[in-house]
Amino acid sequence: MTAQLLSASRPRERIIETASRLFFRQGYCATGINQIISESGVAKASFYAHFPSKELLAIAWLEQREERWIQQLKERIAQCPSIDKRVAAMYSLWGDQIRNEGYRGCGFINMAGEFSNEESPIRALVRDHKDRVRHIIANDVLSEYQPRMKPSDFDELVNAIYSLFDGAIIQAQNFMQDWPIDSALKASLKLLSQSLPEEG
Amino acid sequence: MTAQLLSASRPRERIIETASRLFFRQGYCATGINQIISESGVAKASFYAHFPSKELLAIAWLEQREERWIQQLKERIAQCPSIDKRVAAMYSLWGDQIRNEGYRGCGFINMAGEFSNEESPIRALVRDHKDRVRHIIANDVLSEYQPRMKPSDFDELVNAIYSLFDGAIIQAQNFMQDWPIDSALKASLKLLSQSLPEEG
DNA sequence: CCTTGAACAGACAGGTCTGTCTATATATTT
DNA sequence: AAATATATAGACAGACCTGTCTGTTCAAGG
Repeated sequence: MTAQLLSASRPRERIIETASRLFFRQGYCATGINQIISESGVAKASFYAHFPSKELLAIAWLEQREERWIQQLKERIAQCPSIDKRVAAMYSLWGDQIRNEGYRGCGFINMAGEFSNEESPIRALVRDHKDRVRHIIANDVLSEYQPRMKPSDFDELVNAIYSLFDGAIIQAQNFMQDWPIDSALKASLKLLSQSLPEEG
Repeated sequence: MTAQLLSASRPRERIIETASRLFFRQGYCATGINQIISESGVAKASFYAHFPSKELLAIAWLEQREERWIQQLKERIAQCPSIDKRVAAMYSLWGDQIRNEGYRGCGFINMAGEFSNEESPIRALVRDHKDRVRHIIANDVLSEYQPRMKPSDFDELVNAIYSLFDGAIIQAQNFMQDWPIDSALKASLKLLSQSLPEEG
């Protein structure tokens, strides 16, 4: 049983692992506290001892997901010598993830959709995440193009690649297929190839 | 009062108008039947006489939204003589819409996020919608490029522009700003400009 | 041995949800 | 005028939700 496997770790970890799976697969609203505690094999009192509310659990989950995802992304691109390879690595990371996770798309975007109040801490967290990814694209993936381009052109290039990336995630989720990822990668490389005035 | 204004039309229309506003602004789960009937000034029995369930109301709403959106898109692009202008019209339609509707993104994508079951009729509706938009891009917006390009290249171009489009919507929603739309339009035109072997 | 802390089980309160039902009013048609 | 269709108001059932509370078990440390 799942509970058997999970019982090795401590309650707080079991709760987050279960919540991660359920929030991501079913959505936040559709997942109740009762299901979380029953599937993580934890008493209700223990749950509320660790997380004062369902929303704070969601925040803890997103923070953990954020940390792990950013770390994986940085690891993968750090091993790539060229811009093209780093862009490809970014897409392949996402391709691997979406296949493993059953084409459920981006956990942050999905959560943002369920929290319509833009002042909500969840929404702030999602904005921070997306900003951080954008900065990684600009500073770690495309960095060496920055001094060789007009600043506004560089910004547009970053925006374009980032929109392609998010759009591909949405469409892969929608159609439950991989081709949007591949297409977006190809388009990104095409945009890159015509971004420098002197072609090298 | 809103109910005053709405009372001009018949109950079924009042219900759909209200549901459209509430589902879109608050989300499907977060909107209850009781709020819908009270804000549309309709008795509960009347509601269930017109719509057997909440989900069927959502489907009726999405179908109406689909029809109106596709019609608007076709109208706008029909008036444009060149490819570039048609692509720009597509983005400007969305820009107008997102500003009017308060940066709540795409109603279809948002709904798909709340229905995790891929077999759900809602999910099927969203897939159909996205497919239809993709066909319009291929057959009405970029049509005259089709015979002048290698079929696989043409497909990739359509995919790329479509991913840019969806990504821009997501990011405009996330940041509640317009610049992702502008950036995606610029990138789309850039991709177009290098898609023909002989440049005209 | 005994105390303390952390986990357990599960009843409970108070609220919300969807959907059904009864009963009344109004408007149109025959 | 009578009959029929369609609207109204709102109580109600039954399920589910979050979060609180009581009480039990168990293991580690003084």
